[in-house]
Amino acid sequence: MSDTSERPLRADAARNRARLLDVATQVFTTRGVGVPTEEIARSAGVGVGTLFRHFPTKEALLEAVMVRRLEDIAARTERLAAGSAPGEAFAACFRLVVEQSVGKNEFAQALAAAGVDVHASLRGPTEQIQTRLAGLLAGAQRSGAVRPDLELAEFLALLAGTSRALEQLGPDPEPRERIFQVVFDGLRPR
Amino acid sequence: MSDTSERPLRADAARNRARLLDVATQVFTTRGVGVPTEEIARSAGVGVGTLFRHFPTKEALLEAVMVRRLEDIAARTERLAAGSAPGEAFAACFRLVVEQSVGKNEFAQALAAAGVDVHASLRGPTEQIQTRLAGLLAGAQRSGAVRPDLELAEFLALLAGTSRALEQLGPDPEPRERIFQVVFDGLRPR
Amino acid sequence: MSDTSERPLRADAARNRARLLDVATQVFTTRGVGVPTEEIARSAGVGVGTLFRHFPTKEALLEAVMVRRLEDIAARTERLAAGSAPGEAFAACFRLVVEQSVGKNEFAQALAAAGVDVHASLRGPTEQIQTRLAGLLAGAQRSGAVRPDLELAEFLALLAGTSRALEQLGPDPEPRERIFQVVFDGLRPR
Amino acid sequence: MSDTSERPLRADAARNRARLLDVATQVFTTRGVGVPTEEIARSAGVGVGTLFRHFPTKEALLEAVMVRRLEDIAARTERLAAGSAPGEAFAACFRLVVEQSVGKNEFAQALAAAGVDVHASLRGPTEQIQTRLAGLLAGAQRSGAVRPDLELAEFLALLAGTSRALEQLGPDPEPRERIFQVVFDGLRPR
DNA sequence: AATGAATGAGCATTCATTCAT
DNA sequence: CATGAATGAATGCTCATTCAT
Repeated sequence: MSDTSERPLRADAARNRARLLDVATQVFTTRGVGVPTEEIARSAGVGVGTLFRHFPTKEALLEAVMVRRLEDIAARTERLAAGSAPGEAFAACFRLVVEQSVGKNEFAQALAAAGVDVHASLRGPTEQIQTRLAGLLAGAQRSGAVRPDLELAEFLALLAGTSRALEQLGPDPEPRERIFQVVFDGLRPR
Repeated sequence: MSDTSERPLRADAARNRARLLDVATQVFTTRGVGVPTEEIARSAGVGVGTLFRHFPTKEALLEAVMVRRLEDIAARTERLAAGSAPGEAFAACFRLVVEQSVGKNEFAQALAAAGVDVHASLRGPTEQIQTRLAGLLAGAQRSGAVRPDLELAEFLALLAGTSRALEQLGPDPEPRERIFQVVFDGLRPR
Repeated sequence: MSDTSERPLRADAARNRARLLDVATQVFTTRGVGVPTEEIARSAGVGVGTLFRHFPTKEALLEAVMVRRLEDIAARTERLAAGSAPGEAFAACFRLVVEQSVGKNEFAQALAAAGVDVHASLRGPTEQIQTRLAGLLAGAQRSGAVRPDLELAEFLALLAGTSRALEQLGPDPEPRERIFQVVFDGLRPR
Repeated sequence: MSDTSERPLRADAARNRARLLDVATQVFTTRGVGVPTEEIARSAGVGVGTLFRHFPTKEALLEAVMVRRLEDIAARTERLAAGSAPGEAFAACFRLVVEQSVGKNEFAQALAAAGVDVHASLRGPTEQIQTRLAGLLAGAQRSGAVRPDLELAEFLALLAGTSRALEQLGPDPEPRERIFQVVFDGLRPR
């Protein structure tokens, strides 16, 4: 679903591309988008030239990282949304998106700063996810699990905010869980 | 460690410093911390040399912007905390901190990325604010306005998260208000 | 006449700018436009940053070199054209332009390759020279010194061609002179 | 040292080599020698590897293009020189060489810039042509069609210069013809 | 003190050439 | 033999910081 109709890519080339994406994801997430391309290439065990062959621009690499992430989230939410009661599906997807979104904000900013309709390639997966989330929200509201006055935009803002809150907390699960408690309690109809 | 004993600063120097801080705050908040120092200086109507006389490092400028913001928040929360019932004071300060924190996250990251004990000069105001917030939280919990199991760290994370959520929303007050509703509802004891 | 209404430029800055132009002229003419900016800067005794402060682009440096050359030619042809009989003025300017044009062709190509209306800043001096040359040609034709059927464009092409011919010859004056003889003889009315 | 004893080259290999030469000639002539090898290979419908198998260096490709051109000119001048009066043969070859030399100058420069005895493989055809041209010149001078004081080097320079002049003119034949008129008139004995 | 010119390490990107498939 | 992925030195340009004016 990622490469739209391009020749299959040789085995080693595909491996390099994947390694670059992995390394870039890791590095960008933990150390920010300012990390030099050269270092990413070296960490992936390839030369800069290889990086730029696969991703003609640093921005393109950023985009690819984001796309992969979004596609992953889309696929997972689909699975989650399938077999559960509306309220539980809603909660499960909320958790999933929040956990997967950590560190994602800076990417978006960097991409947006780069210029025009940066979302060109992101629009697809983004809309897919938003559509699914809209469905989940509506279902949860119909079933009485979530306050009916909440709009989609607010729901998305809460996802981003919750993700941000968790970013600040350490890995200790108890405080993280309490954040979820607060948000979920607040989402219930009064 | 930086500003302990300094002579009063000539009138125009003080004016320049203030203008630089104003411009930097504005520019960093709206366009990110990547804006060149030269441009900030020009926007403030001074040469780069002057900027670097006042702030020996770009990082120092960032820090100063943060400090001023934090001190402002500290002063305002003090006023707010003074004459209100615990629950209301808590809510008012929550709103205040959240609104004032918009755009602040990127600063913190940039500072943290710069290296070691970045918080050197930030520690003071930060602790002051945290102390006050800790007091507000305890008061609100004692008065039964806020769930008693919430720790300070979680409270602070919620502040950051709520701020992030608002950043994503436009200036329209209604959605923003709904975010506050959700969070405040979630904060109430069950 | 070169810098349209910019502040006077500090003494040392002006010196650096001049040195950069001198070095660039020399280097581009003798070794081609492919010479790295870094080397030009070093040869001029400044850092790259300084080069790029004065000329925001390598292309801009090329342009500036060309402009200076053209302005020089324009000024000299003006002087030459002033006090001579039409035929002699024509010949003198022909020689001047040809001698000064050596190595200029590659510049023009490089500039043209860089994109759109590269001649932006070159148009002025170029037109000035062409106007003067047009006047000289017309005068020489009226006075019977030059065949009347020659168009301006052909005259200019002959200038370029003669320059190219001389480029190929060594510094020995006799062969160079013979080229001029051939061209001047060919220019006479039959 | 490069092309002395080689086996006949398989049919498709020969075809590839020819296509590469054709494409390179076209591309270098119209867009300059800066065009990437990869693009030339792609335009010829082969991979870069194939290009470098046939021409171990970009410079070698340039050289081969030049050689083919020179050999072509040599063959044609031979035919022209065969059956004509000295004066006409001279003029015909002059025109031929000039027309075929358009765009060739940049090649020569690029090759010269590359370093040492660049002419290694060019020397053969070049000398062949020069010998023929020397013969033509001498014949034309003996027959009284061309001024007797013109040296071979000057003649060659005039060829290059005339070519350059035509390069600057458009495809319109009338101005081009006038350039030839001027040069031919200038070449006549006074 | 203020100014802005100078500095140069650092970065994204290109491209001739090599080599595994 | 052909292919095109990989390589990495080289290049144009930026920007925080210093220092002469």
